[in-house]
Amino acid sequence: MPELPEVETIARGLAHAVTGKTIETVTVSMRKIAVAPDGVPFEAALAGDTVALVGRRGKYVTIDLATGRRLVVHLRMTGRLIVQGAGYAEPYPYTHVVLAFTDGTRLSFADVRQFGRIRLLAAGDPWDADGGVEPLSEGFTSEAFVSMLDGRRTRIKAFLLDQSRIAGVGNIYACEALWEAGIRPSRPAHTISKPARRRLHGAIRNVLTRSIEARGTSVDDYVDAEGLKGGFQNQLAVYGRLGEPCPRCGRPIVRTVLGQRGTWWCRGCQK
DNA sequence: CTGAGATCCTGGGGGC
DNA sequence: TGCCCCCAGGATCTCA
Repeated sequence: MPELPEVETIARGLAHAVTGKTIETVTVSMRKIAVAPDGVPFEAALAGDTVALVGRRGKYVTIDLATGRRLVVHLRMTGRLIVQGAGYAEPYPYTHVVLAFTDGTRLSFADVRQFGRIRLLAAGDPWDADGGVEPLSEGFTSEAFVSMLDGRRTRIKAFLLDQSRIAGVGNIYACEALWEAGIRPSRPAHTISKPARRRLHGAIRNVLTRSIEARGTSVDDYVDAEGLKGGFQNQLAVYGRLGEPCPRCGRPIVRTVLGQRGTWWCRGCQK
């Protein structure tokens, strides 16, 4: 499932591939995937517009257009954004939306499970107003994170997954950061000591940064904008590693369910 | 505030 | 081998 490092990798690839290009035609083969403001026809509205800037906000890819409008893409679990050059004739499997540029480049949104969305927003739409802090931004300081946990009785892993608190952390990196910090995923957030909170803050930033360097984690469906897998799955300590030895203490990794999500962790060194 | 359950989907894994 | 059943999972909403 694409989380911050995967979305960052995709956005960087897209920025390289389509910035400055002009949309010629748009094809939508599954209506619910492409969302536009009431009364705005998605395909016709985009034709003729130009990609000004590609970026990322949380788990969203953002595509700013020259007219001031913006496309925001959420890939959910199995969504993909794939760039194909003018030479490609074959449509990518499970493609639901295609932006065809005037130079022949195509940007396809594909999604087996159809949970992802590509939304067209009017200029100035405050679409991310309730989004949480970017964990790799200057604003996400150790002290800010320490105080975020004050009084929060929710379990720390559920807190990390709350996109309105911290934007971009999903199941993989929540599990990995908690392991790196040595914190049990079910700990109520407010019971975690200040030093442990600081360790967790560092672990979140560390695991996200290392994964971006590896171009993301491909444990299931994730590929980047060129269709290539990432490399961070080879560095995972606990995620998906049921029964394998903990890299730190050797105890077998366990899987429990927390907040209706699979959770991998080590009973030996996560307290 | 907090958590549980339902919803959306389909490939694929488990069980027989 | 083949088939059926059921589950995973991010965001969002409802309900307790």
